[in-house]
Amino acid sequence: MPNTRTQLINQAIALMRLRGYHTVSYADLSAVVGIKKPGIHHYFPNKEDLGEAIVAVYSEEFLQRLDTILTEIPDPRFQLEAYADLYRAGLRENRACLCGMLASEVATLPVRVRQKVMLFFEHNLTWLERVLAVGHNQGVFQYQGKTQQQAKLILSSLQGAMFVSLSLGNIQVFDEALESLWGNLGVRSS
Amino acid sequence: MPNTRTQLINQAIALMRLRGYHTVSYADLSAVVGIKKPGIHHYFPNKEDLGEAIVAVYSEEFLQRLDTILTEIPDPRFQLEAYADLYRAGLRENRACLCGMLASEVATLPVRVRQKVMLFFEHNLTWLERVLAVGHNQGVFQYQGKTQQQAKLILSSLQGAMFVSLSLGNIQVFDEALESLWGNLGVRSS
DNA sequence: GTCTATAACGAGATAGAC
DNA sequence: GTCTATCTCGTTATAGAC
Repeated sequence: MPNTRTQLINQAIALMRLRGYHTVSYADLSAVVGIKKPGIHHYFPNKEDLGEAIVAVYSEEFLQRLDTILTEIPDPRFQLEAYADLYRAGLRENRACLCGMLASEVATLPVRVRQKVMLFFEHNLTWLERVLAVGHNQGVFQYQGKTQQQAKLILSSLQGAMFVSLSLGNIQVFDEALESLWGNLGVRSS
Repeated sequence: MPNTRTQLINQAIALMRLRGYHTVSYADLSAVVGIKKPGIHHYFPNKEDLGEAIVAVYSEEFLQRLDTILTEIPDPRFQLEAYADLYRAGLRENRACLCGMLASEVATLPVRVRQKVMLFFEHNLTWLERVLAVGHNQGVFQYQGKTQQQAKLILSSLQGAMFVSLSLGNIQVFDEALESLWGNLGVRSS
């Protein structure tokens, strides 16, 4: 039985992955959590506090899953596919990556929220570079050029495929873009 | 000297490429065009009408540039780079592709606006497929797998690199992701 | 910790004069 | 075609009772 604060954070994450930061209101959150609007301010004095908290929680959970992938999956190729599955899982219920969603609102985002989104992307890039470097050494990835740039391409492709797929209302678009991405890296699809 | 309607459309495009659909208001538009809020309703009875009009105009201009690329640039590799430059030009002043921006708001977008965004993406995919097919026949692109999937990857990569780059506040991220994209296609950078 | 009541503001939109 | 005046609603946020 989660406490109110946890419920608020989890429901805010779920809603904002669907609709973004500005189009989710205290009234929306109030309705799904079962607490009146002003009650939310007890936990998060203003919306920036709420935004900061949910990006922190979302990032922590996401990065934890990246750790788990590294320890449970030995092959770098399958590590990348497991990474992509994190995006795909949300996509099945029409949910974007929270930070991808907020990234598109970056110009209107409160500073502390924006900073946390940047951190999320930087951690993702670091993780991807690590996986790519190992796979490249093993010869399972056949890209030329710098590993750091490949990491940026993978992050960008996933984020972009997510939005194109969501807006066309067809998850197959996501899958097809990824198939090419892996193919171009020299990964044979499983 | 453009008329009021044209000014409204152009300024709305400029603003929404920065901040998105919902966070641009009639008051914002009123301020930059120099007309009072209610005057806007004379040209666009409601916001959906405005949104529909600006996506139509933006798409038309964008697709016209794609035509120009085909007629003025013979090499498919440079055609792709010219395509990427359309995104990059906006990025230099922190502006996203209008339809990429609206795609991230797809869940909260009025229907007619959403439909026009979908059309934009479909036309982009068709154009990319055409360029890829020609280049593949000429042997200047060395991907394996289906051309349609490569087109989806390119569109996704550009849209995603745009948002990652914007949110990190560093256009170099965009350039680096693209360098990998072209490299993986077997394109030698110029 | 959660409520009622309410403030203060900005949004999209309408009526009607000029 | 553009204005003033106004409306209604939704937004974040606060005060203060319980």
